[in-house]
Amino acid sequence: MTDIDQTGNTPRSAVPTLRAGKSSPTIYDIAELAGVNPSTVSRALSKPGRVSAKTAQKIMDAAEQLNYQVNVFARALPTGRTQTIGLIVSDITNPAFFDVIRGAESAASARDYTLMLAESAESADLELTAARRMLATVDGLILASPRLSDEEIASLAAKKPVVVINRNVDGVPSVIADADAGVSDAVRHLADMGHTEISYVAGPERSWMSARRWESIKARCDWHGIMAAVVASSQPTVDGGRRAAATVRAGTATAVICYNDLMAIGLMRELQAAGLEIPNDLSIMGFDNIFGSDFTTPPLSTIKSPLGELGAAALQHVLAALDHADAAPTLPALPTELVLRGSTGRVKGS
Amino acid sequence: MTDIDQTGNTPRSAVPTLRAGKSSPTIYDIAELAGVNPSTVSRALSKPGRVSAKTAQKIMDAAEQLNYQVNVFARALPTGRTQTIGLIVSDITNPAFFDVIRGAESAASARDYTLMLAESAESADLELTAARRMLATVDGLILASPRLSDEEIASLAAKKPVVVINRNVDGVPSVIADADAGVSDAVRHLADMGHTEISYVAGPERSWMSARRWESIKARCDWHGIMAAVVASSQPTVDGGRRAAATVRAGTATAVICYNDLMAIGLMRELQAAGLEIPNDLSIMGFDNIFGSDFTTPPLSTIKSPLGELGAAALQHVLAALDHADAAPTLPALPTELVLRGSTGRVKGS
DNA sequence: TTGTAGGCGTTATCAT
DNA sequence: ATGATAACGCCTACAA
Repeated sequence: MTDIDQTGNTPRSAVPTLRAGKSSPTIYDIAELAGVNPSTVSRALSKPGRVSAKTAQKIMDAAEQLNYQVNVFARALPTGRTQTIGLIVSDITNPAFFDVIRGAESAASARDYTLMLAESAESADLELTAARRMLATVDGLILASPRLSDEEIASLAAKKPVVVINRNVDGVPSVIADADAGVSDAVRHLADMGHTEISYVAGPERSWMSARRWESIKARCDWHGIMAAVVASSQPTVDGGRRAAATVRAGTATAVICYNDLMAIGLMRELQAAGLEIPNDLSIMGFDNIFGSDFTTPPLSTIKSPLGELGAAALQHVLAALDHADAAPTLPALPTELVLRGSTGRVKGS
Repeated sequence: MTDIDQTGNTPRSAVPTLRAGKSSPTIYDIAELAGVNPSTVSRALSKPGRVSAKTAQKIMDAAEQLNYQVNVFARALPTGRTQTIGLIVSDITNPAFFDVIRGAESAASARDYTLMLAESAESADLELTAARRMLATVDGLILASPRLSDEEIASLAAKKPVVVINRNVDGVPSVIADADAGVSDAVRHLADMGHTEISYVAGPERSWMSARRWESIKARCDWHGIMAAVVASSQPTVDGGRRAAATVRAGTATAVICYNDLMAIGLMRELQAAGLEIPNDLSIMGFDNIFGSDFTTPPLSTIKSPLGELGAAALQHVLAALDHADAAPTLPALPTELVLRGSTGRVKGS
């Protein structure tokens, strides 16, 4: 009935008895070597404590000896579990995701999970494809700044635990960076420097976070009696920032906050190329504090996001949802923080 | 004999008959709906052409209707294949890997494979762990600038197709960036600018590529009658570059080439902070042409690596090895290319 | 071309 | 505490 070959009596190498032809040892091999039933081996390996200490030891030894490794597919078949969490970022080229990835990855490793990464290159279609494909092999999914629609996200979340980073989707748990904290300091700083009119270079239209940041800025500016306007943009990239330069120059604002550092850098460089002096002619500020944001001249002032923490928190939440179906509903918003460098300064002639 | 429940007569929803309790449709459901045998469904789905066009159509329709999705675990169990390729990078924080990742990912997508990404944070131990874990679930593996020993890599390669990027390991296929092409132009440029003594800030000791780059530089310098020396370093990071500043200042070289852009940037910034003028007091050049290397002031001159192509080529080679066991042995070396920007210039007083 | 039957390695449900 | 046995969903000789 079992599928163990009857060749066991003539081991030919130093390796303990192994079924003919097969390469990897299975729990059957262990069972044979330890003189117990395969199901006992399974128990010993997966649920410690459900087997007597003595036989457990025998089994462990045998496993060790055979250099046994579980077959994750065979395990996944009955259980559906793979010890793997997926993470989809909208643009792997954006350094902001570095720390998110790192945070998630180390949180995963700490719990013996593997992180599976995919990117969607800022395309909602690709993102959906990647998400679907991942959902099939993964225990849970993290969507970082997704470009998907709320409905699409909800439908994914209906199948397996999903948590969203930096976006709010009804019924789906999310971890978000609290813009208010940093924005508050940022706008106060700008006010102190004499600015009375600022503009916000927005991110992608579908970006929840961009809207959120604008709200926060607008509210703060109102409070300080500063005029604030938003200028639309194309892509949340260096190039997108460059392209916003013309519009920004056309306006009368003396300070501009960009949706993210990438755009801020692009904007700054384009403006400088056109002869403007930063921050003398214009103050520029970004969001995130990405790698390279201090490479520029002047170095970029920015509102720093707790990227690594976001990634780690997201992963932990997925794991929590996996453990207790009753997921802790509310996640704490992680605070942003103003990082003052050289790209913001006193308004000209004040 | 089949495990189809006998409840099929009372479908209760709009969804076509589905076995009670079960969530995902299987080939059995499709078989029932299409009025054929499950094995026929399996064939129709996995090997087109082995089934009559008519029944194939019926099966496809049924699959569509049921919104069928293969269970990758069930498929992987008999076949061992997962349609997944692993990629391990030594440091996800290094923008040089961006394009490698992108290149590999798009090459994978093009062939309907999924890319699984892991990083080792510059640790050989973590890298080995990640590699082992991945090898269990992946059809093939790509190691980008691995920190592993040759033996470790060879042992991994013994189990599944492995290709290495930017490193040469005996018996393991690799794709490498040909330093010579760019170095040749770079050294000539430096010679033209009057430099007669340059130094090379090396990368990690275990780095094959660092040694390779140094060889290439040394050879080229000899040719031009330029003195060349290597200065050891700690980490191939911005910080590592910073720490090399003292040694560099102590020397007499008028130009320095760093193992990579990260180090070049760190070195440059540290030197500038100490009052040096780049390139007037010292010319600096990096390798790779990473994101942000043009953000600095002056923008960094560098020897650009074909990162995306490396990633894509590596992936294609893994796939090729999977297809025909007789892997094409020799991979073309992809050429590097000099990118001249502002950090290199005429030697002082010449 | 299509159906039959057994196996892939584990877990889970029974008994014992 | 341990053993027997049936899933899990798919693939693949082999037979028809």
